[in-house]
Amino acid sequence: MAEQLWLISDIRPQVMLRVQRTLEAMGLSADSITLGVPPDPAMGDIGFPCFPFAKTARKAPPLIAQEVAARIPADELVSKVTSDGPYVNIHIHVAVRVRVAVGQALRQSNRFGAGSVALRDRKTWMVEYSAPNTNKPQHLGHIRNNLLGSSFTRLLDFVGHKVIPVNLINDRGIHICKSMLAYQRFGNGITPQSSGIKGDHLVGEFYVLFEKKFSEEYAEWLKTPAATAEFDRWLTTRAGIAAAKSHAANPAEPTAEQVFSKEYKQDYFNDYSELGMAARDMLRAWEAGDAEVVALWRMMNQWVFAGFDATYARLGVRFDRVYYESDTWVLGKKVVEDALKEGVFERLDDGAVVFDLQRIGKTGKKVLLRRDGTTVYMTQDLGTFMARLDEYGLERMTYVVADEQAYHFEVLFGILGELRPEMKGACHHLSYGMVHLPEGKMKSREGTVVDADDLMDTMAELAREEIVRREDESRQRAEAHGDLFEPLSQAEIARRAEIIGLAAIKYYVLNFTPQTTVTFDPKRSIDFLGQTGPYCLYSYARVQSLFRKAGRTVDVNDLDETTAALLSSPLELAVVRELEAFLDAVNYAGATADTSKVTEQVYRIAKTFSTLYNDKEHQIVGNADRHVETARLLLAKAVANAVKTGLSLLGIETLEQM
RNA sequence: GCGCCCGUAGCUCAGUUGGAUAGAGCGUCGGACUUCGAAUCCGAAAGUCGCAGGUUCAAGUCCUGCCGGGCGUACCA
Repeated sequence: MAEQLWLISDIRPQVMLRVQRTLEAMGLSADSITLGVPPDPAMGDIGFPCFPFAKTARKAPPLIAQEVAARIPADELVSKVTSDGPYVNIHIHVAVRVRVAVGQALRQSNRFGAGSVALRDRKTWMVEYSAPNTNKPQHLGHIRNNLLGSSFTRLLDFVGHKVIPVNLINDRGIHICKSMLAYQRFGNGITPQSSGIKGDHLVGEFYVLFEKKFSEEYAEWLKTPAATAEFDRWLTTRAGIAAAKSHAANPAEPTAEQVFSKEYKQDYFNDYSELGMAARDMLRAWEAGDAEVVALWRMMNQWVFAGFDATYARLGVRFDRVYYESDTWVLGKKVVEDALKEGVFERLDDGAVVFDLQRIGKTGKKVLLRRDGTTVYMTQDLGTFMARLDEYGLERMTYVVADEQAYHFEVLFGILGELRPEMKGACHHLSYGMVHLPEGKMKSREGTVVDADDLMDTMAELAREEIVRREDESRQRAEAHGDLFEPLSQAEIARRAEIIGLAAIKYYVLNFTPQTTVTFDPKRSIDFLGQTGPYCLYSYARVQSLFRKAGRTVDVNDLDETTAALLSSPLELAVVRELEAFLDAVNYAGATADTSKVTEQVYRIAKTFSTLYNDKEHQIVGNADRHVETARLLLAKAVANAVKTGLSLLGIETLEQM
């Protein structure tokens, strides 16, 4: 029996089989139980409570537990079964667990736990993420999106799906025209080459500049009689009355003037602003294909794309296909026309085409074609989805987008379900919380952002300083001992610093549950100590140094019965237990897109092994008993494989030395 | 107003779908380096799980109502 057990995932079903057999013999149904893990390893490896049987058996749960425990026989897998109050606890033969878990980790190496999804359940699965605007460089919020999207992609691929990661770049619209206009007026022909500024940052500067000029213009306008007239009219509206009342009741509330100046800004942009009008003119010219505007757009876009490519490459993010809204924005029209004929959509008297949200249990109507015939974001998403469906034969589609757009996707998926009933439930919004600063939301227009490139620079620099500091220490130690000291090359220092700095960022970001709204405090920054990416890297590197020290490697062929039996101390078995748990963590993460399950389990494996490593009773290299050394090296290798596998799912590279 | 998400240790966060004694990191306090790498390890203090009801043998977890915070509620994206 034990010979046939090869995978960690076989153990639980095997135990369940035995439990079922016994319960059925007692006239009890196993449906109502789920196997869990006892709080203390000494209690057993797998357990379940007997409360649900109390009614049918008409006995107290502890009595039932006793009886069940007594009737499950020991065999090649189960060493003994005990009861602890109302719980039945099953103990698995230690040698079996060691050989299965360590054996699997050694055999599967850096793919430890891969391919868990059954062949028939594997899907063609598209994941859209990143979706940046071309008017500004990326910030920490985009980093979260990019890391979440790419890690989810890796997880899906790892468990067995066919994954197609795609990007959809928002390269058209009024916001793009703002930076173009600012460049046209104030740019003096500056380029990334002439200025040495990364393209996306350069364009972002003009976006901010536009906002600055516009705010100045608006401030001037607010002093004019026209503004006063608008303000007086606004005061008679519901919003105006409410604002006045609110300030009168509580002077700490903003004055009516302040509320007005904030709320009217967009209207001013549309109705009065010279800059606003120029930006809109530019958008119209772009849509009409005006050669000069299109040329400017092309040039600035190329700057931004080059910048994005650099950021993506550094983050380790990639896409199989990049879509551009300038191409896809027209895609929805045909879909709308067809659906109109089928009666899914309706045309209003003024010409607008809408979808009645009552069809999906919501109120109101969603416009899909404006009365002037132009499309909205929703139309484009519909069209793009249909095109993808035809081209790739998608079975699943995931959109990685911040939770502020949850409603949009509820409606989108509702409409898709009406258009393609067979695709109901196939689409999924991987919604995640925004990244805030202690002062609140990050705003590119106001310059209150943690820039992605800056953050990576900062973390790599901190890592570099740490490496140099350690270099000094080990040099001094070597000199004191009269040993030879070989300094690291600058290139090697830079390489390690980059990997460590990025590991810190990635681990930090992916360690949050997606739904959590993250408050990032730049002053406290991202740590290298404790539960962090660098800790996991350190743990991995230290295992590698064990093999260098031992002057040999081990592999799964060394894991014979007698060697496995040498791994039997509580600390060793604790490590084995964490290796077992790695599979559940990865599968759960793949199924729920919760990367924090992976960060957590990688840490637990590294941490548990570190405890063993630091324990004087667990000398590994140079142990008096060579068989013990072999056994522990096997365990260390299994740990390294698990850590490397887990980190790779997070997009984190490992280092052999750090 | 309505909808979605969130209130867990001083701080930042976990808590696998209702199960055994609510966990981790940081911070605080106290220990461990004449090299298997101290970016480490060991130990301690620290929680009325926002509040109040309810369902259940069993609730941080499910239901209801409050309080407090975030985000939505466009012919924007």
